Amino acid sequence: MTAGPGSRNFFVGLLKSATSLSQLSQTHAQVIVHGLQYDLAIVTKLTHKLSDVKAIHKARQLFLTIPKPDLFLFNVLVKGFSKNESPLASISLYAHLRNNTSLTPDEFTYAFAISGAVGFKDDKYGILLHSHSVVDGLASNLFVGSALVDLYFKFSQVELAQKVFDGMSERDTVLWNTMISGLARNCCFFGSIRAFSDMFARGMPFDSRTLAAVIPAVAELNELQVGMGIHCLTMKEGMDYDVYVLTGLVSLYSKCGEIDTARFLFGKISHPDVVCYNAMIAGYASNNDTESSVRLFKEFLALGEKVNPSTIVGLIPVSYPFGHLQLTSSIQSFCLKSGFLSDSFVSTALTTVYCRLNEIESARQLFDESPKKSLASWNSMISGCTQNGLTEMAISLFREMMSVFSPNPTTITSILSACAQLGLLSLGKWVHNLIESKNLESNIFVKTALVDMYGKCGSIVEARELFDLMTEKNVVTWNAMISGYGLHGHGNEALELYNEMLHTGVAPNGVTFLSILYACSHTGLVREGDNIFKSMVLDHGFEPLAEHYACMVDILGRAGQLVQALEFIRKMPIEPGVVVWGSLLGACMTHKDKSIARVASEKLFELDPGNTGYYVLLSNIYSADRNFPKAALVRQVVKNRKLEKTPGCTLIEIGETTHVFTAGDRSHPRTMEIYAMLDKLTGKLKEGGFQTETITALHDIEEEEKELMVKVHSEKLAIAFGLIATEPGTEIRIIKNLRVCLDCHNATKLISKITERVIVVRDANRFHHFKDGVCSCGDYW
DNA sequence: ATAGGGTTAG
Repeated sequence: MTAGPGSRNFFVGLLKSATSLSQLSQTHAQVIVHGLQYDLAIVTKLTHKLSDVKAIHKARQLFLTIPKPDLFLFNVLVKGFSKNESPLASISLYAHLRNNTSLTPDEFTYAFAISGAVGFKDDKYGILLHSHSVVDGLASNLFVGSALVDLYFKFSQVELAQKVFDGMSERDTVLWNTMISGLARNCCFFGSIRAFSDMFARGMPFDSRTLAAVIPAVAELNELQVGMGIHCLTMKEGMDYDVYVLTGLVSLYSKCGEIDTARFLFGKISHPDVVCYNAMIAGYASNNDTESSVRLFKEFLALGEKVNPSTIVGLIPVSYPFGHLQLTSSIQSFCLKSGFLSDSFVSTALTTVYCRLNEIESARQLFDESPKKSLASWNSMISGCTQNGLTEMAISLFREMMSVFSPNPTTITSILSACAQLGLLSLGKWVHNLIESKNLESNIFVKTALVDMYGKCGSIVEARELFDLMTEKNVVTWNAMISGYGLHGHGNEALELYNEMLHTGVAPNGVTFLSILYACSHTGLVREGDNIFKSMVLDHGFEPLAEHYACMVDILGRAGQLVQALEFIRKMPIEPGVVVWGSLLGACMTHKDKSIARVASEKLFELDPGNTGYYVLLSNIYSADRNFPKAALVRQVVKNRKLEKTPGCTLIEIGETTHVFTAGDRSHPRTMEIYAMLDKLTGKLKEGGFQTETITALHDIEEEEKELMVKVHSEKLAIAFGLIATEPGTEIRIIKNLRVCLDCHNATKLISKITERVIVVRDANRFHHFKDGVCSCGDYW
């Protein structure tokens, strides 16, 4: 047949060039006029084009008019449903084809259906299609394999994706590209780069898509050198004018802080589109150049171009929120007016900034009012709570979320952080099971968070086991393990690990030094701490922050070298702030040094008049020195200024249930038994010659204060409850929100001996393992 | 069947 007017080829040609629904409808009308409405070539082309212009319902209606569609037409509609986010329609059509026709699905059917299955909430349909494709002998086809690899990556099933990839007998550029971008999108940044160099080493031809896929991984790792290598490669291959590659490079250089190079490359793009602008706007914002970011945004608007949600997201000062409350609310009003606020990416970014600005109420309002809550929206609200210490709210949001979404690695990481903060080992273990059942163990964030959680919940051995099993570790992973050892007072293990870390070539950061100094402090390793501090400056060129100085003061102070500590502070090149003086005051309490305490506390009252902790510490110092009038005076100051001290409370988990006790608490259902146990213990303690410090410290203190001190401290109640609620001989673990007091510390030592129990206490500062009358902290805390 | 920018996490 020729292409003359009214012929099949004529209509097919007409359809090919059509770009709008109205053109397609007109042509369709003419097709009917010419009696060609059942011509499969024409119908297939029309179906294809209808789904291209998103008129998927029309495509479906057309399909239904065809009495005997062939496999090609089925495939076109399966693809149409998949591309138009109708996964259910796509898989139903596939099932219909498979079960109710004489046709057999081919590699295209599977490839299209699998790519549609990505749109489901979970991966069960994808797995079903995978197994069917295995049965039909098509799973090792390149098209099907690529679609499967992509599918598993979209569901964070990195290992399954890898398995499919490894099992392929043949690999082409597309399959490699899918692998490289999938790894990058699943935070396997090293893996992504490794796959790229593997591909390169095997002589597999790569294209600009390959580079565009690997660049984000390089950017995420801040691997400037690797990035520059890839940049050279793009020039060598003549791909340095590819807009995708250039955009990726703009983002890469921005993320590595090379904003000038980013700007230069942006200038090289002949016709930058909105995505390029977005990368540059976000680049400025993430380099703390809010002004340029806003300027470029306005420039882009002035061009009459339409911004998209990503433009706004890049503009929102997520990385440098401080001092930009005004800008943030301006952006919010702009979004409200232009309708961007309903975009979940935008509202998520705004929620995050408000959380980082400690404007939790604004964040919560935004979150509650956002019409389409994505998993990321929930994650940003949950992590915002976690980071602001609102851990209970975080956990209740998490429970609420679970009925709508299945948690992803980000959610898991946030919630593990909440568990770590609260010491909720049982919830932490539950999350660990969840991770295993969901196969999310390959994520480095998740594993690091697990190590951190076990360390902070007292299971240091468990933490180490997980740590050792990790094949990929970054600086945060090492930091988590080192600080875990620090919390438990295992300074030597921390030092060993630190050296091992240096050996493996991972560069330490500020947190590493903080963790290792902290570990030295809690183990009384003065000389080692001093060496680390010096090496930090001399070998690693690291500029110590106030926190690092505070740690050194802590080290000297805990070791009783208070004069040296004061001397050290006087020599500091930066202004010693609250943390530094606070450390000194804490040390003065331990060593009962009034005169230096007075120096430190005067500084603190001046710097941070609203904080009660220092008043309490100072008053305790006076009390310990039997200077009750002075102690009362300090407490009076607290009262006059209407400063409230944080009430102490202690938490204990029995099985899955958490019990919280406050001082003198009588609200627990087993109160009678608890107090009876306490009486029994007190009797035995007295027999052992133990004297309560509080009783002797009751002169000259107001009635109200006296009462407070007479009240049984919450940790004793929790321990007594632990003794009656658990099997003899088992370990008791409790968590206190404040630092454990001297009296409770002494009592716990003896209780551990009398009852032959190991008692693990996590206080605000560290872990204490009581066993046989001795505490692991060596009375250093 | 694959690609660039933007949200969430340790």
